[in-house]
Amino acid sequence: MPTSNPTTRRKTEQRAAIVDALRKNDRAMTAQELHDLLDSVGLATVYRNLGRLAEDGEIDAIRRPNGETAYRACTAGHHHHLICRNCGLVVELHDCSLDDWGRKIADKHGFVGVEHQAELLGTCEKCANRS
Amino acid sequence: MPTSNPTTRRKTEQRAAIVDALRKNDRAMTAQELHDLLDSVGLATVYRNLGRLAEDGEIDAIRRPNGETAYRACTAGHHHHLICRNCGLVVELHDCSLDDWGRKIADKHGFVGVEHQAELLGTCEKCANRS
DNA sequence: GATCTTATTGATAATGATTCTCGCTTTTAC
DNA sequence: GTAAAAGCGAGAATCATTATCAATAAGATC
Repeated sequence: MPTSNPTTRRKTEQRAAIVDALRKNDRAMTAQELHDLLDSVGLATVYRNLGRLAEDGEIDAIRRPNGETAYRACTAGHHHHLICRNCGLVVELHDCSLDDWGRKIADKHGFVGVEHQAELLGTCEKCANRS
Repeated sequence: MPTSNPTTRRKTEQRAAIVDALRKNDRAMTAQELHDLLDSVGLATVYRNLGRLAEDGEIDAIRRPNGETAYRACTAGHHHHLICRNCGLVVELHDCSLDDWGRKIADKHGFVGVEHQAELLGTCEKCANRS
């Protein structure tokens, strides 16, 4: 029997709690933040589940400039993020016009299998008014 | 606290060696790689100088998916990178048409001071042929 | 429901990249 | 030349993340 089972995934309270916490939030959260919030869930478990959820495409990983990785429960499909650099609010951008740009440039330089990665960083309305 | 340091920058052999090594390379290099290459320069010094050079805009920092930061001596001005995910070759892209896209979206969502960050990741011609 | 297999958990150690510390060495100004 | 301060280097310290491993619990089977 093919032991190469596509890695079965069991349902656990911990993972449910993590996904739930992410769903309730408009911001992206780090493993530490989630662990602080759900102190019944071990830190290693938070990291493990975030990694798997991201791998399964159920959540998105967002790299912050300082190096830490935050995660967010996004809707499916290709999209980019508009992130408030002050409060961390994330807006999903589903109208992506970068594929053309990427493909054209890839062809010009002989690259294949090109994918693009892009993010917009700014200050949201609320934060701009507050200062 | 902001990391900006308006102090004077002195000329040193070590920094010159670092810049020189970067100039001679088409790829982006990590602090470790530079330290291995220039074993007369201490690791901390490599990090210090890379940080400052990037801050001063003399080199570009490129974040790899695995979390490490690589640096490259780029030409001046706003540009993006087309990176070979196999050999690390970097092509500078100076024709950026993303400003419009960013501004439009920022306006729509009430964001101000928006800047974009984008990279193309693919396989270069040489690497594609080799496999 | 009892039992077995094994994914999952969690406390902690380990890792890897980067930054800090601090005494010593150069640059640069005078 | 001299002296103040930027810069250096070796190693300690930090920070986010990953690995270890015994104990636990999910899902299948009887």
